[in-house]
Amino acid sequence: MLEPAIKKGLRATGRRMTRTRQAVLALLERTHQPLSATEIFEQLHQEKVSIDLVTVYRTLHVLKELGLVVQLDLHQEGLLRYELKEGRTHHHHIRCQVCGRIVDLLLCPLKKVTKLIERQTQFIVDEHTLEFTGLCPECQ
Amino acid sequence: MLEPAIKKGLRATGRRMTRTRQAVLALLERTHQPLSATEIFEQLHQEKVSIDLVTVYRTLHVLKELGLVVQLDLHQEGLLRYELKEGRTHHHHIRCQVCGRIVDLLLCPLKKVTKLIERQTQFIVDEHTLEFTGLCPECQ
DNA sequence: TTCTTATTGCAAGTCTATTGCAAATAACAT
DNA sequence: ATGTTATTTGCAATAGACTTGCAATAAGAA
Ligand SMILES: [Mn+2]
Ligand SMILES: [Mn+2]
Ligand SMILES: [Zn+2]
Ligand SMILES: [Zn+2]
Repeated sequence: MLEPAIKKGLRATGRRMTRTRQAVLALLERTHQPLSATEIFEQLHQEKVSIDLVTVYRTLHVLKELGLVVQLDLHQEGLLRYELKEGRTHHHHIRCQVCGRIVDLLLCPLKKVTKLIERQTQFIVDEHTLEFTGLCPECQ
Repeated sequence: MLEPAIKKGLRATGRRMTRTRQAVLALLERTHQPLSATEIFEQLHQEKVSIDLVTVYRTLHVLKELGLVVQLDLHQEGLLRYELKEGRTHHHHIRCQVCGRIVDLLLCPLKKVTKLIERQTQFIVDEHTLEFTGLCPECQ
């Protein structure tokens, strides 16, 4: 239950905890896959929660601003996914090309590479994205 | 001038070398940045080359099928970019958040990591994407 | 030049995501 | 409780990347 902490974050920025925001958060909390706006919309609908797709988008936008979710832009999907930060640290993902399952990779091998790139390019590196696609054990 | 080789590839699949395909290829050849369909369309228009945006999309699709271009799906851009394979080997990119400049990173640090992931997840890894964003020397 | 077939341009459509605005509702003061 | 105000919501419209259907055009072979 991370609701109290979130409520605080909302209030601190003049925002309100609403039933729709609660519904989105609760779904993200109980789902162990990064979800897209459409998936959230459809899942909540199945659960008879009345919410508009636009509201899902706006809720995710707010949660991102508050730093409560991470936005994932997985390779070649053409949509954005979101997962709760809650507990998890920076990590990356692998997605099955057949069934679409997304699995956390609990590693980031890019610390040293980032330093190297900064030296070589003179860029100041801010973010990176790293994702893998392939075949999951069941789809091989 | 890679035109002869490309013409061969086109012919081998029952396709034709047309003035629009030549124009797109020539632009990709002389531009040292990955280009989006819209950018190609606008640049060619400025050069008084008559071409429809749809044709640009279709041309890029063909070039990708023939393995002549790489399609890049850079983080948070919401569009696809293309660069000629010609000469270049597998590599990654860094993009400046301010001016949008994209620079080649002539490295790929992921061979060992891929093996590790395959062992840990039981996936068969097929592809990966890796990109960096930051501030280029001029925009710092 | 003629013929066949791939290619093109135009219009329309798809899909994800965003924006304007009036109605609904949460938070707060009375 | 009741009213006041500001935020949030739903609906409709819109934006932007990309795709598809189809008739007109043009490439390449004969
Ligand atoms: Mn994750
Ligand atoms: Mn490149
Ligand atoms: Zn990382
Ligand atoms: Zn690589």
